[in-house]
Amino acid sequence: MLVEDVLKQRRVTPLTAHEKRALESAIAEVRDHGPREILVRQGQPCHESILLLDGLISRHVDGRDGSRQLVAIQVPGDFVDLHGFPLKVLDHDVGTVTPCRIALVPHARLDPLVEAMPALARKLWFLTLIDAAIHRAWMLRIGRLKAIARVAHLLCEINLRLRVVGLSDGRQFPLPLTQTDIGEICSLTAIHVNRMLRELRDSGLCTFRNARVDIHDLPALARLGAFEPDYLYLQPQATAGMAGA
Amino acid sequence: MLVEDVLKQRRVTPLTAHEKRALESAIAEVRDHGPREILVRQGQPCHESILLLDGLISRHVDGRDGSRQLVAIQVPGDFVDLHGFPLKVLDHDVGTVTPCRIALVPHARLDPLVEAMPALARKLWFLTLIDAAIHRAWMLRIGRLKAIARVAHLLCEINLRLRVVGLSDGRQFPLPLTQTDIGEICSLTAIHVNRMLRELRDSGLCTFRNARVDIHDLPALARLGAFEPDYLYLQPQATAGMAGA
DNA sequence: CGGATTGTTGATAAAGTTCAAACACGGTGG
DNA sequence: CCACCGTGTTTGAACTTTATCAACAATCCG
Repeated sequence: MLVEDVLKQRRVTPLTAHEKRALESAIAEVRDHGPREILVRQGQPCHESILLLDGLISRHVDGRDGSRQLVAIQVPGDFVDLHGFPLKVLDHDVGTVTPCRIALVPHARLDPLVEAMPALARKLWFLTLIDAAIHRAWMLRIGRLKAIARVAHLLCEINLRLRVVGLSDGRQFPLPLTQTDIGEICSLTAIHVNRMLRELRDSGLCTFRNARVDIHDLPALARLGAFEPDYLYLQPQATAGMAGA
Repeated sequence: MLVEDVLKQRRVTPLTAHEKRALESAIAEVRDHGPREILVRQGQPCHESILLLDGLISRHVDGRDGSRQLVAIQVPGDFVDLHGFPLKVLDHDVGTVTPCRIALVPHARLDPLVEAMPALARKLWFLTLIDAAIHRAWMLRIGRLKAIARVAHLLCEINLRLRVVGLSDGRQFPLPLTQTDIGEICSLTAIHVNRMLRELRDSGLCTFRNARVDIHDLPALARLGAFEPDYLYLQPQATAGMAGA
């Protein structure tokens, strides 16, 4: 089932079978895309939202000087630009990082659903607010953490988010990002990211190589990254052993 | 009317008279608070949301090392923690900066409203997403701008947000923040903020003194801060002359 | 008036950036 | 098959920006 992972293990009443069917029936198309394709452009009217089934998608803003800041990274199960449903226009670009499989949900099909099913509407609203909570955590990461801690924090977050949808075993997972990507997330140069990754490796906390992450000491990594997963609004059992406190 | 400023001049159908009455009737209490009081604490269940009528409110996270990052600053007319309605628990603290007058809206009174009035629900959803859009702009500010540009960007944002609710004339406005506050927003030390403010003053762009901002050259300030107000989702006429492009 | 908070300035230090250059690796075409 | 190319990674060195430390001035509040 395509919407199986939506809201999975979050601190909210899960989608009912009926709601899942309704959402699924709102999907107009399932499509595949190559890597580094732009799916939604900043400032363009948007009439459909993307459910990510496979691959990685980034949401980012490009500066005119060539700099880029990622404002979100989406993993399978994420309703990538659901915020475009009420907003109608996005303030950033959406693009694939890796080859992706996506499901398209036209807003015209979502309208009657949220009108008729207030409980579903409430859950979708909740979903978009988790996104905002992650934004806040990213502000903390960029604003308050040192370079090494930023990278550690990011790896902890992705590890946990992937684990929820079964793509990490809690210690190892594929992560097809370049060091430049990580820099654009953490607001660091690729060169400095490289040094931080080496430092993580040398100190035995975690290895990132060949697009794979292998966390050797999760508690230490979480501590270094000051990682407090509350902001993901996961059920308590999903975050067991993940916090850095 | 207490909810007069909610959604004012945003790119969305304005609240109908009926919706305004409904929202207003959901207000349980109007209260005054002193400066630097905590209103909602991170991790505590929250059963009501705050509509800010007068004063400044900050949303922030404190690190255990005494560092603090503001994740939002709220001005009159803002529905400060409406996201607490679906989320039920916040991932950050909410506190007054200045003395404030606030209206309290119990979630129990909001429930029947959003159930019965899907159009209102949609507008409230929209409102929480503007908040998220502002988060993204703050990530850009912290992540991609130099210190001087961060301060310029912040002043442009607050100028515009205050102008929408009639508290700035577009060039001058009261801003009762300390330099430490600005530092906690922009992720700079108070000392560095002081130097940046001096630089803005010396270069004739803008003066911040005695809790007042006086912008002498708005286009130049917006350019310096790379300020692009799209993320506020204001109606076109509200942003005329404000962009830095 | 006196104490506390806020603002200002200078000197020094640390973190991260920038520039430059080499290296690894997978594909592609001769 | 190998040379070549592009992308991504790695390393070193010089340089910038911002933080940190220390001291003092100004302002606000009771």
